[in-house]
Amino acid sequence: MTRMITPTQDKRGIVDEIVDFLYAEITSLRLLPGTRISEPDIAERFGVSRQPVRDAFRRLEAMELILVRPKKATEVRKFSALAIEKSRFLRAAVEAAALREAAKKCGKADGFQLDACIAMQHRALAQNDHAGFGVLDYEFHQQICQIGGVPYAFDVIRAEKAKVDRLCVLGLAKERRMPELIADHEAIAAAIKANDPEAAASAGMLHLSRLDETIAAIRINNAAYFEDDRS
Amino acid sequence: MTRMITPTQDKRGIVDEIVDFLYAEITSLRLLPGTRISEPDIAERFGVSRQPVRDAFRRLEAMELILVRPKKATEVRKFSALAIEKSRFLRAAVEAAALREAAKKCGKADGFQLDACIAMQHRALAQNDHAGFGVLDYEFHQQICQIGGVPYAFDVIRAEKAKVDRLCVLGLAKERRMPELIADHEAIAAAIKANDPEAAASAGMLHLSRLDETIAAIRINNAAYFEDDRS
DNA sequence: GGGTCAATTCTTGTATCCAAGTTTGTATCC
DNA sequence: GGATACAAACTTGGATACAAGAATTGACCC
Repeated sequence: MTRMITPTQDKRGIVDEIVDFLYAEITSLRLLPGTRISEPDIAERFGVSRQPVRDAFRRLEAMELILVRPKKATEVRKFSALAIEKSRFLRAAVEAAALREAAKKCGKADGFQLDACIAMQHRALAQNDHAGFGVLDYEFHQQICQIGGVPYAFDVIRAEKAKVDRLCVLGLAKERRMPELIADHEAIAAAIKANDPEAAASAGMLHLSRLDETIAAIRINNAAYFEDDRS
Repeated sequence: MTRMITPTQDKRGIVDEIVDFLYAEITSLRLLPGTRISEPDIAERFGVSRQPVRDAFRRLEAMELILVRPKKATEVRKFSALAIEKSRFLRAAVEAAALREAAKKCGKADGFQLDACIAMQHRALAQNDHAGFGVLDYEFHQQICQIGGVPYAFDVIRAEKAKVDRLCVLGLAKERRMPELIADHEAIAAAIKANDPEAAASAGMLHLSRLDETIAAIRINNAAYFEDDRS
C-alpha cells in the first residue's frame, strides 16, 4: 500500500501520518460511521498539539470521510444515499470513459498485462485471499486507466471507491462475489483486447452494477450507519 | 453569484468569507498565477488572526487553486498541462454521461427550459454582455444535469471549470466565440429534445473541444503562467 | 418517579507566540 | 564590476492559551 492520500506531496509530515492513520481506520471500518473523534484525543495519541490534527481533519473533511460542524463533535461520516448515488455516477462516467480509451489503445503487451493480473486474481481466489484480491482489483482498474492513457482517471476512481468501499466491509459472503467479479474482469479484458470500446464500457457498467445490489442489501441491514435523509 | 464554494455548509464563517474572496480573486485572474500570497497579509486585510487564513488556504489548496509548500511562500497555482488534461478528461466523462441521461429523460417542459436559456444567451450576445453570457452558460449546463436527474454532476463540472476558467480569461476575442458556443448549445439542446443520447453526447464533446484550441493558443502566448513540466 | 433547569464538561474556533527554513538584500572581497 | 558570503526579514509549521457554544449530567421541584 503506497501513498494513497497525497499523490503530489514531496515531504511527508506529521499531518500526513495522521491523515493516513485516520483514513485507514475509517475505510477499514475500525472507526464506525457516527463515531465521535476529537482533536485533543488524536493529538495526545500522536504526541503533538491540536494544530496538525486540525489540518488533518480538514483534509479528511475534503475527502468527505468525516463531518465537522462548528462547536459540535466531529464524527465519522455516515453513509448517505445521495453521496452514494453521486459517487456511483462519477465512477460510472469516469470508468466508462477510461474503458473506451483503453479499448481503443490496447496493444498486445497491454493485453498480456491484463491477463497476468486476472491470473493472479484466480490465485487469490484459490487461496481465499480477500485482502490480496482487493489489491489486485485496484490494480486491474489502474491498469485499464494506464492503458487508456488516462492515469489520472484512477485518482478519481480511487477517491470515490474510498468513500464507498468501507460500506462493502459490512457486506457478507465476499467469497460468493469473487468468482463473479473475476468473470466480469475477464469479460472486460476480452472487450479491451478486442479493441471494442462499447463492449468494454458496457461490461464495465455491468461490473459496477454488482455494487448496487450489495449496497441495497447492506442498507436495509445497517440503517444505523446511514444518514436519515428525509427528503 | 450564490455560494459557490461550500455547498454543504450551514453557517458561513470567516474562513468561508476568506475562501470566497480568494476564490474570486484567483478565478477572475486578478491574482495572477505565480503571485505570492502570505497568511499574515491576508489576515491583516480581514482583521483576523492567521488561523482562519490558514484554514482557508488549506481549502483552496484542496481545490488545487494555490500551492503551499513548507517554509516557502504560498503562491497562486500556475497552470499545468497535466492538470488541464485531467480536468478536461473528467469534464468530458461527466458531461457525456449527464448528456446521455438528459437525452433519455427530457420531457416537453425540460425542452422549453433549455430553449428559454438559449434565448437569453442570444439576448446576451446582442447586448455584448459577456458576464451575463458566462452565467447563462453555467446555467445551461446545470439544467442539463438536472434534466438528467444527476444534479451532483454539476458540482464536478463547476469544480473542474473553476480550475480552468481563469485560463480562458487570458484568451482574447470572446465575442468571436459566443456565436459558436450558442450554436453548440442549440445543437446539444436539439439532440436532447430529440431524445438522442449519442447525438447529445457527441455534440457535447464537440462543444468541449472548442476549449482545446483556445487553451493551446493561450499556452504559447502565456508560457510564464504555466508550470515548466519537464517530463 | 418523571420532568425541567442549571452547571459543568467537552467540543471546536480564534489569537498569539515560538521555531525552523527559505529568500532576499547588502556588504565585502576579489 | 561581479561574485560570494553573511545577516536580516519574511515565510509557514507547530504549540499553547483563551473564548464561545453544545451536550451531558446532575440536582431539584412537582
